[in-house]
Amino acid sequence: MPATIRDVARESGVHISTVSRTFSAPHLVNPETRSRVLACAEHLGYRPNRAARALITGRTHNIGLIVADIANPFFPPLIKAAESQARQRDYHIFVTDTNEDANVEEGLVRALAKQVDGVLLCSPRMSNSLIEQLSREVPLVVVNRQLTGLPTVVMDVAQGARLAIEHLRGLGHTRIALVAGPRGSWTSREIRRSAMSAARASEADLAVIGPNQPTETGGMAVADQIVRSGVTAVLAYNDLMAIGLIEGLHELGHRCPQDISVVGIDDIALSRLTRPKLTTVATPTAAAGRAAVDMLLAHGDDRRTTAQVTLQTELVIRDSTGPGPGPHSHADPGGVVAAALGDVASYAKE
Amino acid sequence: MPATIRDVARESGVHISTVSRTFSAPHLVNPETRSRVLACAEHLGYRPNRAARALITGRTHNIGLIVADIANPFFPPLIKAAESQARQRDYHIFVTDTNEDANVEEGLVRALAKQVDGVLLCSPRMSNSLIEQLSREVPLVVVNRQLTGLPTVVMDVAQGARLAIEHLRGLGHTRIALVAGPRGSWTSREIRRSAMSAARASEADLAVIGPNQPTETGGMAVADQIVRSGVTAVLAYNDLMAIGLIEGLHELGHRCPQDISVVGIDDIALSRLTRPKLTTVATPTAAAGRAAVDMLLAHGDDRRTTAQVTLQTELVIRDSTGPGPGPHSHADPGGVVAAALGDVASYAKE
DNA sequence: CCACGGCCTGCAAACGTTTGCAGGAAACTA
DNA sequence: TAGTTTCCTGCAAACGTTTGCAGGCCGTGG
Repeated sequence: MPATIRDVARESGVHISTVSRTFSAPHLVNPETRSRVLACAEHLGYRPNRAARALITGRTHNIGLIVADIANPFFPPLIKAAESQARQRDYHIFVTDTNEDANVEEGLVRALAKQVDGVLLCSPRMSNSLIEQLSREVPLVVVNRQLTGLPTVVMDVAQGARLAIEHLRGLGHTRIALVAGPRGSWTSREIRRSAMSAARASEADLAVIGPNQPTETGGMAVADQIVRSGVTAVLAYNDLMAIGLIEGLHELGHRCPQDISVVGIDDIALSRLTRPKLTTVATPTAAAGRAAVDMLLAHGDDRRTTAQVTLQTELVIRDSTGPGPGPHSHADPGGVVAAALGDVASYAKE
Repeated sequence: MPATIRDVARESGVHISTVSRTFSAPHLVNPETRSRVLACAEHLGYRPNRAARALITGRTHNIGLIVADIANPFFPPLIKAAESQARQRDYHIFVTDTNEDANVEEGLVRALAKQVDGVLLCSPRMSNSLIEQLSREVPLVVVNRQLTGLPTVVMDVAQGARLAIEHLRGLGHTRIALVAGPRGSWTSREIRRSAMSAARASEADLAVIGPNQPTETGGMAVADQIVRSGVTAVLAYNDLMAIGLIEGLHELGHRCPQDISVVGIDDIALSRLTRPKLTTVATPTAAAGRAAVDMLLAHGDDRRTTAQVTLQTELVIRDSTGPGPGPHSHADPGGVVAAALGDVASYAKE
């Protein structure tokens, strides 16, 4: 029913190969012929059949985009940016969601592999070795994980975490908790590493709690651990957890920032609209989406291009952080903190 | 490089057509042969080339899903449900985003038309006639708009709005505002129609404000209009706007629900986590996503199937609504309300 | 006037499947 | 045993493009 290249050829009195070239290699055809062909094509409503084209060229002009959880507001800006970048280059994007599950992730990459020209793997939860193995089946660009031998784009969360800790330390907080993210998250490990070294450098105690689900509920769920640990400030894996945590603390009768300071990471749109407005580490998610598409499309067919992009982050100070306790307000026992720190060990063993 | 049907045929000593049938019509091949073929296929890592299959069958096994704004938390549950439903039937989904722009929407449908088997159009902003025209180019299922002659799935927001108004009226509110959604939204019109008739029936005043952007910012932006209008309760087009509005009211010194009650629509995850927890009309978004996929896939090739599905909604009462003013607290002038009501007229003309 | 390029166009072979048709073997019916 | 059905498999023609190759035409230089 839809017009084919043959219809256009017949109508414009040329061979199909000329019609083909009019679209895929315009400089090879006489301008006069070309415009005639274009007119006929327009008139017949002809659009090249992508399946046929894919069959012979081997390129589908589709890109897979796999995210951990499309409902996490961190991702939509990244997705939108990737989509528009791809569309400009006449590519389309398949977005899919793994429900934070490493197994689902693997299955999706495999399923997508044969019908896309490459996959953008965002915030993967699977192991490095599995990622490397999959990268031999389909071109991969990894976002939010550093990985040698593969093209990656990461946010400099280490710097962000350091700035956050220093900010809290500067406000007088010496007992700080880090609410970790999900198991398998490179970003979470990176934040932990950097926050711990920053805490050590500035002589603050850092209790790590986790791993946790990176959602509001996950943040809410650790509220009582936070309270029991006796910390006066918290750095959360992401804004969603920070918001959930503030909510949970509120229900336990602890106010933010008066009783406890909270810093998030990501700077999602919502963080400007909560009460209190969230102090957070802004990550350039849209830029990451664009960069990932560019990198995937850049190395045409020559694999083995392995650029590594790191995007800067920035501390945005709003209302969820305030001054720490006075010098003589010794809150509570090291015992509980030690218990909380026990979680660090169990986390390190993951 | 990747294994083709021919490699499998050679390795298993049968003709390619037998291999083909092993996958696309298993009942036509001897179980013994079949298992041998499957073993070879597995061994070679063979996966049918979808482009080649699409070329001959005319079906891509892809579905387009167009939403107004992927960053609106209303959509992710719908998207997830649609994706998993589609995946079960060996279909994949292209998700795209129109930025609430009717023109972008049209372009996307056209671009998608040739490379998917059908399009799910969620919360369209374009005109009915344009939708009908596009439905002749590609099978369409419309979500969140009633439209005769096309398969549609809608939520019964009319009932939801009525319940919300009655709830507010039951709490003693007589001056109520409706914060409308974006121009072109069927849902918004439906809510307005139903809310107005419910208000009339229960002898309450209803001021309609809008159209507005359906985001937190959009809700925040109408806070001062709400205050000036002197209403004591508000029904918002969606939860996002309700949350933004509560925030905006708070900044103006009006507390919810003590000074003003607010009801949202959608019951997004976030509405359980704000302060106060949001009273809202729950819409079955996941069910809508599943239903839409089913309807698209149901009418195999016979167009002209035009089932219309309506899903029930439900009022969820939480903490953002409270008792209205006492009988002798006559707040303010009808003049301002009239001004606000003036907006109704301008909106009706849209 | 001939030889030689440079443009442009046509020809035909791919690409990896699906599927109607036909044929052969085995299993059933009469 | 012959005829008929059932089950399975092979054959080959599509599907709508792209692209290397070859040839025709025209203009230029010798």
